[in-house]
Amino acid sequence: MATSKDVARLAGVSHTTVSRAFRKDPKVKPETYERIMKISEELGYTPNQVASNLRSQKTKTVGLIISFGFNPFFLEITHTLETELARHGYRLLIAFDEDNPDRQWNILQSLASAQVNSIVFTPLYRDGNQKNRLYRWMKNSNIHFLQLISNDYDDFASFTFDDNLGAYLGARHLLSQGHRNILMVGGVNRVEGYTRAFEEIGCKPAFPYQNLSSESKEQNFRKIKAAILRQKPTAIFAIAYDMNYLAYEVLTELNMKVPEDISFLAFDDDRWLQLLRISVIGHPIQALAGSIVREILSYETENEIYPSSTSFKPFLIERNSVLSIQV
Amino acid sequence: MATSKDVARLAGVSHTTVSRAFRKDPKVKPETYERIMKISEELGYTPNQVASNLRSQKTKTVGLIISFGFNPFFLEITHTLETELARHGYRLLIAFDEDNPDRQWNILQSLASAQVNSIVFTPLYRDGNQKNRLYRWMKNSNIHFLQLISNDYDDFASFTFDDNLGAYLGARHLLSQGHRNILMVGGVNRVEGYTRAFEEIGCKPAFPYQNLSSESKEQNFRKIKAAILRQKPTAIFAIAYDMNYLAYEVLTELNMKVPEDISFLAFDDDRWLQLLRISVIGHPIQALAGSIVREILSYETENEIYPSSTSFKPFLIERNSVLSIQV
DNA sequence: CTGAAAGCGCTTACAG
DNA sequence: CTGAAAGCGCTTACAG
Repeated sequence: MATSKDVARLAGVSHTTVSRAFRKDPKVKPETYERIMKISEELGYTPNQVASNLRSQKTKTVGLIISFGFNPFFLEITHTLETELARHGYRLLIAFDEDNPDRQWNILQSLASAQVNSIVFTPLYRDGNQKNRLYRWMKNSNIHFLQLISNDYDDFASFTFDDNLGAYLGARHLLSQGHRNILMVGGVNRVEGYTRAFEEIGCKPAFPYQNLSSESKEQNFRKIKAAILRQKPTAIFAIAYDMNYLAYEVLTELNMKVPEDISFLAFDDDRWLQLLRISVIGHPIQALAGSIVREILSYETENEIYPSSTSFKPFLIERNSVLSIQV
Repeated sequence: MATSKDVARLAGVSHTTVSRAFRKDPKVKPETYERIMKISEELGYTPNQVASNLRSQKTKTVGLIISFGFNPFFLEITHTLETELARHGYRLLIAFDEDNPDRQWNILQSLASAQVNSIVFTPLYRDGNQKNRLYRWMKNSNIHFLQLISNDYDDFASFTFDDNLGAYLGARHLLSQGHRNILMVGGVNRVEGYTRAFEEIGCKPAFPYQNLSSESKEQNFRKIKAAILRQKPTAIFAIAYDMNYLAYEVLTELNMKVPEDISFLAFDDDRWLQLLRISVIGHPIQALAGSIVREILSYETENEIYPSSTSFKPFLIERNSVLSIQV
């Protein structure tokens, strides 16, 4: 591959000037600039970013760690992030940790040794020790960390959705349509908003919510099925992306039609939910991604960080899966 | 950040030895190795990969360019690719070109200047000139190129699915269930396989297929709708991922139930198709990704390339969306 | 507006 | 088993 010295020799300048030209240094005389560009074109010369990164001590690269690879939400985040970042000359390194703290730890080391500027990720740990170790490591590093869908650490920027608001909006919608016997599936940390909607109209959730976070898919399937048969709810509210599938699968097995036999409200929109006319609590994913990009870019210029936590508000998308019933 | 010299000083060795230790050079005495590792741990030292990359002239990084960002197929490819690559110490740079040749060209330059070892992508161009320019550029570069879902260039490895076989398998299935009046949507380059299935049983496709490649979503929607009303097919065969949505959307609008009112066979499996019990022509995505990884890794050792084209065979997944009807 | 020198943090022969 | 020297291809002061 051609180097800046090759270009310099043919252009009759020093490689310093070639370097300046490619960084669009205004001090380079226009005709010199043109000559350098022409020769570079002919030689197929492109500046070696690796060398540039080493010398300038910045890589213009951000690392993104994806914990839940099968959630289309992350595809959208990745897509938006990369597109926006690319417009500013940044690259995106991507890695999947399979929701495994050890794997995430390895990835973090790897990204650090790659000298990335920023890392966007959802911190994972098994216990307080691991949480502290991660904290000390982040503090000790000079990387800019951004928490995605998590705000475990106060000292680092965080970007989340207000899930309790989502649960509240969903419950309020179902209640307003006359539903009282609602089965909420998933969402341990979203109970507060859910309960609040009931309290507002002076009642209590008819049934305890289903805590389905830590179990296997099969167990969850059986629990949901049993709950439907036992409680005979008039509506199901899935409050997590995976729960959409699971709840829908149970309904299919029980041969229950939405919304004729039961109403259904989902969480996190996608194209099939749209086609199936299923109402959903949606999230402003683009806005969140945009906010992350701005934080990354502003860190570049400011360099002093005042960690902020940004929470985006979900919204209700009404379609045809929730029936209005007699109270 | 600590450097190898810091570690060397505290360990009482040269930075050369530190470098050797981290590359697990067996020549380093075990006790020296342990001392170096212990001190590195304390200092939080990790070798600077940027410097290492510059000196060793290899980056252990592969670039993946995604053209159709909204197709979940690419999420799966990305996921598998990254996971396998990471096990061998490789990193993944990802970029989206939005199916735009100019954007792809810029991304290629950017990946080249980042000195990636390999680039996995679907070559894009508007005309023969652009195709030739891309060819010359690839030939002139020392990057290892791998064509994804495309075999436009004979000189570079290609990884594709046998789409004509997919079309054949789908058509044969529908024919075997007694369907003759089939509406095929999408898939210009898949007509051969489709037609072959008809010829095998001595008939011709009842209606010309719908060529829907280049038009807008709205136009396609109208065309499919009109075709259904006009031809009154007993089955729809979507032969492209996007066409699944579009066809399903039309059926919803026409209030036609699958499979009672019309049979439906889709292309490219996903979780919702599974839940909706829709039969589909599936693709061995994992196998393709695995094959790409092996090609990348073997290039590392061999360095001489004999470009190969690998074609994976689709398969039929029977579910409940195709009705058996009287002939 | 341009150039010579130093150096980013490693790895690679070479020597012992 | 270990070290001193050179160099990967740039950018960054410094000098003019």
